[in-house]
Parts: sequence; structure tokens; C-alpha cells
Amino acid sequence: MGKQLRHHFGGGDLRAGRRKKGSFYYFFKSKSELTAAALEAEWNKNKANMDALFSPTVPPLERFDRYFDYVHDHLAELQEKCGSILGCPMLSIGSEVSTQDQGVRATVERIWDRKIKYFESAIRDAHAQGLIVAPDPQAKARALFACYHGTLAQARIQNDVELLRDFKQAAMDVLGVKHEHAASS
Amino acid sequence: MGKQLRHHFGGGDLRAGRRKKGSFYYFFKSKSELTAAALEAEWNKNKANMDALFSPTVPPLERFDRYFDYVHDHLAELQEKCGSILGCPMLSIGSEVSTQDQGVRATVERIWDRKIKYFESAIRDAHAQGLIVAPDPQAKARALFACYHGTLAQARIQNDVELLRDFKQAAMDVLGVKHEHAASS
DNA sequence: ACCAGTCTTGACTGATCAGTCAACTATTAT
DNA sequence: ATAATAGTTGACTGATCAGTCAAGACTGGT
Repeated sequence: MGKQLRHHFGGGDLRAGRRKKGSFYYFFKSKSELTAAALEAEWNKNKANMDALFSPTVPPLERFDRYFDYVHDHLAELQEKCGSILGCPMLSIGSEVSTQDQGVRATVERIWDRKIKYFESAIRDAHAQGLIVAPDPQAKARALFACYHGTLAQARIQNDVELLRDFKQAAMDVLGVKHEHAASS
Repeated sequence: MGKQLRHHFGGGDLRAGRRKKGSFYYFFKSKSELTAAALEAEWNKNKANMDALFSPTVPPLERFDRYFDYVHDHLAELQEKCGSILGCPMLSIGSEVSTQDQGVRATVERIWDRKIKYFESAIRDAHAQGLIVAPDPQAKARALFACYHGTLAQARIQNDVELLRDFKQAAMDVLGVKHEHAASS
């Protein structure tokens, strides 16, 4: 019904950055599908890095140490660029939409399970070497993961990366590191 | 400009539950002010309960035990009523708006500081009694608090209260409880 | 040249959101 | 009784949101 008559109006109702969103729906059928795809893409981008940080060639407790350092540095860098701490995107997104968007929720859970596996095998290795006491590596991994995410959330809300520095000690406590084996940072 | 002529239209643009929001702004000048007020009100409602749970008459490690039990039971109850875990409202709200709404952010931080004081004094008492080693009770309290919130967030996203049950062990590890003093739940 | 498939465009819909407002009603003090 | 004060109402604004759509542009194959 005469849409061709309207092209000469300046696009008054959409601002500059918004004009091209039409083709978005050619690739994603919904916003929530994009969210899930973005989280998966993020994971793929980081996987090689995680593999390196948690390489079996690194002493198990040092893996955590390096990982926590890496995340700290990464978030500190982002903080400089954009003024505020981003925290863990999956936690932020997850706690916002998990009750309304099952697709995104399932994606977050799936990726978390994969991340926890790194923790789990490092814990198992540490236990095997007698560095810690962890008869149930999976439970310990989940607990440590939850603690870490709590710290990330706090750091985000208080906009203070230094909370992540303090976490290393708590992590060693959660792991049950015997004092004489503590990895120095 | 003739608003009195419009009263005979059925309120077409507002649905039933929405009709009376006009007077809201008589009491609050913005939505964010309501949010902050609601969080403060929640705190006031719970304060007496916190005081009882963390009463100095209770052995220090048992305070945590009772507190974690209380939160678990409370969330389990709410889950039955509304189908999904609510987690900690301050964490959910905080991680959603903390970068955009300084008023709410400050309120969350303020209330958290108050809550952390309960943890801190329990930790100090436990340390004094030789139950744990905690030379810096405030740091330990903050670490435990962060870990707990991480677990709450996970529980919410995975919609599973049982994660809170498992937290007790992690809490004892974070606290550095000497084995022979562990409080039984 | 022309056709089919791939991709882009921006105006459009309809819903919802935070917030405003002038007119109205209820309460209270005098 | 009356006047001031406190509180209520719902239509209204303007912004933004997720999502649709018909029209067109770009591509490679024949």
C-alpha cells in the first residue's frame, strides 16, 4: 500500500546506529538466539586460551593461579577501555534472563559445564599429587567455580578489580591447599 | 485542552493492573528510588532475624550453619510458591543496573556492608576461640560473602536449591575450619 | 541477458516503559 | 462549613523495544 511513496522521508524514527537492523533477522530468528550464539562464539574464541592455561604440563595449582591472573588482567584492561567492570557475561545475562529464556539459560549451563571440567581435572591432578585433599573433584570444582563467580559479581557491582586479587587466597582455601604447597603468585 | 472530554473512553492503553500507577510518583520520584527503598525495607524486615541468627550467644561457626540453613529453607519455600529460585535480590538487581544506576548500586553496597559485619564478627569470635585461623576477619568475611553470593547466583540460574546445601562444606573450607571443630549440620 | 539465490534496507507495527499532568476525591484542622 | 492538605486517577507523551515486511541490490551460474 504505497510504501514506495515514503522513501523520501528522512528516517525519523530510527537513529543512525539502528537503521540496518532489518537484516539481522535474516541470520537469527530472535534476539535470544543471537544471545546464545554470541555466548557460544565467545567460548570458541577463548577455548584455545583455556586449553593453554589448564594444560596438563602446568603444575595443577599453578593452573588456577595463571587463570585467575589472566581473568584479572583481562577485566582490568576492559575496565580501562569502557569505564566499568564487565564481570562474567554469562553470569550477568544468566541472572537477568534465566527465568524467562530457557534457550539462553541452557546455553549458559552448557558452557559452564565445559569450564568446570578444566577446574575438575586440575583438582584431580592436585589431589593425585597430594597437594590437596579432594575426594570429590567435581563437587570441589563446582564449589570453586561458584565462589569465583560470586567474586566476579561483587567486583562488577563494586567496580573494583582488586577484589579479584584477593580471591586467590580464598581459592586456595576452598581447594584445601596444604600450606606448604601453596603456589606463589 | 479538553481532557475532561476523554474520560468516557475506556482506558484502552493501560491494562487492568496498570491503571493506578499515577499516584506512585506522589511517593517516589523515580523507579530507581523505589528500588532503593524496597531494598532498604527488605533489610529492615530481616534485620531482627539476622540479629538472632548471629547472636553472640550462638557458637560462632554454628551461626553460619544456621544462617545458611535459613536461607536455604527460605528460598526453597519461595521456589515452591513461584516456580523458580529468586536468589539474592540485591545480586540480581545489582548486576543488572549497577553500571547505570548509582543510587541503587550504592544502596546494595551499603546493605552488603552491614551484612558482612555479621560474618566478620562471627569470624573474629571463631578465631578468638581457636576454631579457625583468620588473622584478617574482614577480608575473610568478604571472601565468604562473595563465595556465598556466587553459589546463590548459580542456584538461581540452574534453578536448583540443592547447590546451597553443598555450599556448607565450601564455607567451612573458606573459613579454614580445623577439622575437629567442624559444626555438624 | 536473465534468472535464482543470497543478502540488505528502512519504514512499519504494536507493545511496553518511565514519567507527567490536570482534574478529581478524601481527610484533616480550624 | 470551609479551606487547606494529602492522596488518587487515568489519559497522555515520547522513547525504546522486538520483530515484520515488501522492495530492492548484489552475486554467481547459464
